[in-house]
Order: sequence, then C-alpha cells, then structure tokens
Amino acid sequence: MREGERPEIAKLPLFAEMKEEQRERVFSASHLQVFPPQLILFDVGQKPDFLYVLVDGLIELFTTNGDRDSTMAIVEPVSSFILAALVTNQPFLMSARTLQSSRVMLIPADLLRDVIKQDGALMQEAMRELAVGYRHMVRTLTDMKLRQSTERLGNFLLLESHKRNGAMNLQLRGEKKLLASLLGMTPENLSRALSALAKHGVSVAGGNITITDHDALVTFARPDPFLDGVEV
Amino acid sequence: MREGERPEIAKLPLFAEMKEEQRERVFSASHLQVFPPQLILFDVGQKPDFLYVLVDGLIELFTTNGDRDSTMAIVEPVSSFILAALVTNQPFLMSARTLQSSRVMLIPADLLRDVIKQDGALMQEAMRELAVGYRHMVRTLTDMKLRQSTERLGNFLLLESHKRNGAMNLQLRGEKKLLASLLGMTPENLSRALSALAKHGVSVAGGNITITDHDALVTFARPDPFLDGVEV
DNA sequence: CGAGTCAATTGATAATTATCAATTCACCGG
DNA sequence: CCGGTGAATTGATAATTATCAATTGACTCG
Repeated sequence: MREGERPEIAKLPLFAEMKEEQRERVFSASHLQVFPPQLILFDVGQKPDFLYVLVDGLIELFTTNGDRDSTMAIVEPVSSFILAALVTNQPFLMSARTLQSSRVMLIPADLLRDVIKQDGALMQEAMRELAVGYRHMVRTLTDMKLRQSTERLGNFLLLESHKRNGAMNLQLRGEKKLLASLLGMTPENLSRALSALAKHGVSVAGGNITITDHDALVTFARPDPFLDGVEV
Repeated sequence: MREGERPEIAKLPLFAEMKEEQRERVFSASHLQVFPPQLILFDVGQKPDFLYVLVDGLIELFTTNGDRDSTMAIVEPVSSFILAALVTNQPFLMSARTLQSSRVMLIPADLLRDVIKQDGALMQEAMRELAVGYRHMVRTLTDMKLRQSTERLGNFLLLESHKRNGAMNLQLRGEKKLLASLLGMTPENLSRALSALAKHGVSVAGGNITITDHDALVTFARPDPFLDGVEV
C-alpha cells in the first residue's frame, strides 16, 4: 500500500496502540483498493479473507431474506468493519456494497488473527471495538423493538445532530431510501414521517434537514440518556 | 465462594484457558449469591461493579422505554452476562431480573478488567465471547427487521429444536409472555401465531410445544442457513 | 433544451400488529 | 373441594406499517 495512506489508518483506535513492528508487518501485507459504486464486496455466507478498513467513500452493510433486504449499518471513513467475523472465523452474516466510489484497505485475515494473538495492545483494542459494536447493536435492537417509526426517525436526527457537535443542519449521506431501510421502514413511510416531524421542529428541503426547534423534537422523540447517549 | 461451584464455572469457555494462578485470583475475590425470583439485579444506567455469571436459575435482560419494556435476552446457566459493559466500563444498556431463584457469581469489575489485561488467554476468550455476542445481535436484529411475527416464532422453534439436538418436543422456559416479548410481539399475538402454526406442523399443549412436521415448518418459516445457523 | 430515468412524494388501500375487553384455564391456599 | 389469582386465549376494534398506483421533482444525456 501507499505510504501516504498509513497515518490516518494508524490513527484508528484499533491500530493506535500496537507495537510499531507488528503494525509494519500488518500494513506491509495489506493493500489498498478502489472500488466503484454499487459493487458487492462480499456476501453473506462467505468466509472472511480480510479485515476491511474504509479509508474513503461510503459502504453499506445489509442482510437479505428472500426478496427483502435491510440496511444494517452504514460505514463511514475511517473505520474497520466485520471484525467479529474475522475473530470468530465464521461466515459473514451481512453483505457489503459500496454506495460511493470507495478506497478500502484489505488486511489478510490469517495474518491479522495471528498478530492479534501476539500483540496484547492490538487484542485489547479489538476487544474494545467488539464491545462497543455489541453495545451499538443493543441500542439499535432496542430502538427497533420499543419505538415506532417516526420516533426512530426523530431520535436518529437528534443523534446525528449530536454527533456533528450539535449542528442543527444535517446533510444526508446517501439516498433517503437508504435511511428508510436503516431505520426499518419503507421509503414511503420515511416521507410521511418526515412531514409528520414538521409539527415537532424539523424542516426538510431535499437531502437537507434542519432541526428548527430542538426542544420540540426532544419532547416528541423522548431520547433516552443511556440508550441514545454517545459512546466514548 | 464455595469450592464445589468452581469446576463448572471454570469450564466456561471464558475462563477455561487462563492461567490457573490468575483464575485463583479472580475466583477467590468473587462470591456466589442466591437471589429470589423477580429481583432486579441491576438497572439501565448503572455502572457495572461486577461481571455476572449465572450458575443456576434463569435471568432476563430487558430494556425499558417509557411504559413499554422488551426482553432482550434470556440467560441460561452456565453463562456470563454484561461483558461488554464491563469491558468498556460504561453504564448498562439493559436491566436484569431473575425469573427464577438464581445462583449468581459476582466477579469484581475492576479486578477482572485488570486480570484481562494481564492474561492473554483470558483476553482472547473475552474477545471471542464479545464477537459471538455481536453476531448473535446481528442475527436478532435481522430477524426483527426482515421477518414478521409468525415467521420469527417458526424459526425460533426450529432453532430451539436444533439446540436440543433435534428434539421435536420443546418445553418452554418461563412464561409465554416472556417468549412474546423476546420475539417482539404481544402475548395475544403469540397465541394467535402459535395457532397459525398448527397448519404448518406445530402443535401446542400448554407450555409444551411439539414439532409434528419438521419439513412443513421449514417450508413455512424458511430458515436461512447462515442467519439461523448455530454458532460454534 | 427536451426526453428519459429514477428518486421522492402523495394518496388510496391492504396487511400486520397492538390494544381493549371478555372469558377460559391452570394452579395454589385454605 | 372451592374460591381466588393471574396467565393464556379469543374476539372485536384500532393503530401502525406496508403495498400499490400515480404523480412530481431532480438530474443526466443526447
């Protein structure tokens, strides 16, 4: 891989604490690849050959059942994905596709599993990343089971705003039907939910969403301090 | 803690590979406690003081939102729970209550985090356990997003049967409303779903459910080999 | 600049799930 | 053995969400 890419990847929490020597071993065996939009990187059921690190672009993790499919997560740069499949060396439970042209670092799975065993700091970060991922899943599942669609949307907007340092103006990454699938609803219902939120401090102009009355949205969506709290 | 309890706990994958010396350190600082049914062990938002290991009994992990609540998992012996909260040292995202009188081992959180850092084998098992837990969550979320309630029930029965070595006769642990909540439906709809499955090879007598026609149930529920596959 | 394409919206209807209200059933204690 | 308590079931209705169909809107390509 190119030298210039390394610093931002090495800054990832996962790789930040490991021994330089081991990092060198991992990085020199990895390669960076550019994929066009709408390309399937891997499918459910395949064995993981690599750990993936999204350096630039946008990637969707999704699952399929018969003719339906559902977005499980949207991966933004810079972050790794499918660590759990790599650690357990079990088939993927999700498929991945690029939403935009994306640069991805591919780290050979066997090598990485080996280095994880040898480098305690790396293992600890892998453990932490899995714990954080697990907790994220708990949040998402709770969100699905305990809230209805418009509430989910409201809380999603509040959380996005929080992530962006409280910005009241949000620009959607990707299409609205993607967001709909992520939130577990149809595109039609997302449209209706967005207009329903107009009464609760949200205004929409295309892919640009503005929270005009934060308090009103909070009153409607009732975010939970723990469930919707931002993980460190 | 009593000596007699240790062997079965030490056999847990989590503690199986660690150094005997470290295990001794952990176990001797832990204590075993018996809780009556319907007792809250901890609530959402509390910081984890212990890792919990259920030795005997039955425990429910659940979440709350306003006046609704939902069962997230049912913990059967012998297994540990809330490892992710312990590792991240973040507040619980789920509450726990005993469903039956339960014996629980309490391992001090600070100590265990410390030992995890020192014992590579333990850390590796913790990492693996978190990865397996993450994957379980992915399955559950997919199940919720992609299937409707009667299908979820059908697949639940198939999976339970598989777990019990293909037994066609299943005895429910706990009440039906618990199962309903776990599957994300109301008790009323669980009743209706169970009677709907009568046409697809399932017969019910109280808490005793029999799969009378496995193929018919498979045809109806369409289990996915990966999603519903049993993790090693 | 206009046709074509696809996302997004809107309206109408259907399916699914939840809620409310009775019973019925099972089990326990007196 | 009887009455009481709460789970489970059943039926009727309401709320939520999905589906189907049509239209609008935005953008690209020739």
